[in-house]
Amino acid sequence: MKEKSLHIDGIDKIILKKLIDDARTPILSIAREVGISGAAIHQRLRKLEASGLIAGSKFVLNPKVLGYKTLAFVGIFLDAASKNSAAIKRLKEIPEVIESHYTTGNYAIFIKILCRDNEHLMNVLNVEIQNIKGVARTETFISLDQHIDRQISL
Amino acid sequence: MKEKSLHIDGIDKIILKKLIDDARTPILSIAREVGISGAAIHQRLRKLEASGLIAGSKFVLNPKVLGYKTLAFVGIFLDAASKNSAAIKRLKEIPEVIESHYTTGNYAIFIKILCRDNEHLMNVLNVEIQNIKGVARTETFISLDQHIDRQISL
DNA sequence: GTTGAAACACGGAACCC
DNA sequence: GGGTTCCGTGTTTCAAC
Repeated sequence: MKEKSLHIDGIDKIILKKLIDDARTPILSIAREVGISGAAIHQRLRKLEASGLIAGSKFVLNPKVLGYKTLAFVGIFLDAASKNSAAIKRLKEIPEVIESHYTTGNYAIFIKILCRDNEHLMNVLNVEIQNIKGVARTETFISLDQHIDRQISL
Repeated sequence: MKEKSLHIDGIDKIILKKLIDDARTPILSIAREVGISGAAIHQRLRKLEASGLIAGSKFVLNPKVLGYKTLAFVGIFLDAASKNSAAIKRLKEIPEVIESHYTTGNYAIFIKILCRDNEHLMNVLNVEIQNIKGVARTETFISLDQHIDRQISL
């Protein structure tokens, strides 16, 4: 299969920037801004989707409104690397775990975890995470403040 | 000011789950699924937005299509905590930095960084990050594989 | 790139229970 | 309060040009 070459021009960038900021931005408002028809914007979007660049569109929830105010990163040491896939399977069942990576460096697995408060975090760490077979120990970094949260720049 | 109590019932959950999955899901398709009118869905959405639960909606880009294939976490040690805000200001100017946190634990600042490849990552670390005033040293964890990436569960 | 038409989204008003 | 319908304007989506 031949790959489609992906040429993103200035109009595509404007379209994407608007939609990255707000996925429900009216296509026609973008059309008026760049001076082409709404249908043309739509065709460009379909091309960008077909290229795989647009992975999807999501509503973003504010966890604080639901009482989830503690964000933390946890590095997990495994006592045997072979326990990796079993541990990941268990991590998927813990709803507080919102990211999980297999990483180079000190840790075998590195996760991002969202809890109501420090007590909830402690409970998830001591009861859920530490009891996963193969988990030797963990190191936790609580995010006191997040200053940057963005996507790849165009 | 009295806070609005936030009661999320089953219908709200269905609406949110659909829109978290795809922010451009037609309201009427959700309406048909849950068996109420489109106007009612719309009213519920306005209420959820007013509560602050819905932080926004975003298009999600696939960095790999743009050639960005190396995701890493970097823990930053500062030689004086007072250099914190100046360092963060500089980090915001580095487009490869997509998340930045002020954390408890070993590091002063903890960032997530997205680069084209390992060479690009090395360049950003050695040229951009290490030259920020106050940065003593860094520890890098490259994500070899990401298994979980989701939002808070409802 | 364009137009045009059908389906859909949004917002207000009136109404029911 | 939350739900319904009806309606007008603007938007999305599609095929055809």
